Amino acid sequence: MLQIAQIREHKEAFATALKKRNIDAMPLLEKAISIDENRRSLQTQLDETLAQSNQLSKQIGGLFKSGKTEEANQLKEQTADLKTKSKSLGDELNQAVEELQQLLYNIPNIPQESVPAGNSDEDNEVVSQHGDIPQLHTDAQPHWELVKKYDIIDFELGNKITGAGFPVYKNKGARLQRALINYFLDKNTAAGYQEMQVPHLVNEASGYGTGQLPDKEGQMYHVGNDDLYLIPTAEVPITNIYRGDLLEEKDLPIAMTGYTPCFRREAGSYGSDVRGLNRLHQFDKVEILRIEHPDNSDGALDAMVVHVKEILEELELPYRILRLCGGDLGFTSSLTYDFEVYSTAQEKWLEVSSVSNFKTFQANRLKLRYRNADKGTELAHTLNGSALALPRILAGILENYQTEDGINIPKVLIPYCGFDKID
RNA sequence: GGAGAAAUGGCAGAGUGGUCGAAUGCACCGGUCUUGAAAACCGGCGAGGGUCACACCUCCGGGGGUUCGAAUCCCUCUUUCUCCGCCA
Repeated sequence: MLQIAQIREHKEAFATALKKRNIDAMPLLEKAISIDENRRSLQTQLDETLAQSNQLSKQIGGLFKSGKTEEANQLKEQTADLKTKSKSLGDELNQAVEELQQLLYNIPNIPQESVPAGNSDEDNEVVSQHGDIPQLHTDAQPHWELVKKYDIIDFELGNKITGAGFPVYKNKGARLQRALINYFLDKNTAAGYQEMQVPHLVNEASGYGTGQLPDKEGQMYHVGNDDLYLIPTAEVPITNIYRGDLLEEKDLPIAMTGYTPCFRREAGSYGSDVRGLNRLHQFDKVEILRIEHPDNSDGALDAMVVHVKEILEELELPYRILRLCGGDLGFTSSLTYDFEVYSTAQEKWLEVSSVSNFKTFQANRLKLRYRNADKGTELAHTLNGSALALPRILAGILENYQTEDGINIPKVLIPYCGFDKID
């Protein structure tokens, strides 16, 4: 959520920046400013009314104490007007606050300077590409065939137990998955990220904190009886650890990592994109998160990109890095780098990580602040990224490492797996 | 799931209708003293709104109510603790 004080000050600049998202935000921004002006005027009026009330109450108290009941009762009559007045001002104020809140909830984050213009994923900027795309043997297969052949992932079984998009990992497939999780967590903790195990269900306040609510309810599974949501990413519970906190400057940065399953309804998805492991309702992911001093968040984002690169290098997978264009940038992000692994048998790039700097956008919703050197409070910056998402990495490994007589295991994973080949 | 108790500032802990945004202690920050440190003493020390800055307003788990006036009384929700039951 953008800060209204900032909107007031940088209206033009914000509108210009938001054009990159292909939205004409000026009317929204101006509306926000006018609601806020009204809000402040109401606040002032209410304050004055309350001040009068308080004054009177004190007098009445004094009179009662000194036994002047008559006079006190007289004054009491005067309070009735003030009461109705403050009641109606209060209602109006709440309405204005609520209206402003709703409006602000619906304005996305300001893209950074470096975010390219564009409408869709086709306009994302390829920053760099790494690794060689392997030459596969002639009857190489996509991963959904391979997993059947080697009996390591069973989609049919998932259909039976739950429904489409909930695969069952079996045998060496399950073991490989577990190996990847451990490997990722080890890499992340070695880089200074504190490991966290967090709930997989979150309440509404947490959903608002990171920006999944109010608008993206449709993406999350909702448990009606208890009014909880299954997490679509570990970002939600882990970031919300610090919701409402006032940190000391010396506590920053805070770096955390966590493994969780992720649940996404993916309403409206269809076609070849959802084939096999490409898009699931439940998948595993290891996430890295940082809470940063505003001065350092840009550097922190770069460091996270380097960290994810290192993992992909060690896995020896061909990958590329994209800078998301304005049209493809997530609602809450100011700058996002996507990592894609080349899926050789499908001949397409699969997104395996998304690393973002949210600046103060989440922190403002979360009321996540730190005390700066001047003893003032300021919003912190939040960042997060996948390191990494499991299914598409798995797909990438299966497809890129396949040979005529089995699937090799990347060297770095062999100690975690306890085998070097799936055959 | 049943019965009871509780929720106050970073922590501990007073406060049961009226100058209480809140005693006191600890922690923390600044100063005096000291070669330096400790101790001692002095001062400061929650957040949000609002203002050029004051004034002023709001907040004692969340929400609602009673009252001229609520941290204090009532309702409700949430959470924690104790006991019982159940249980990985």
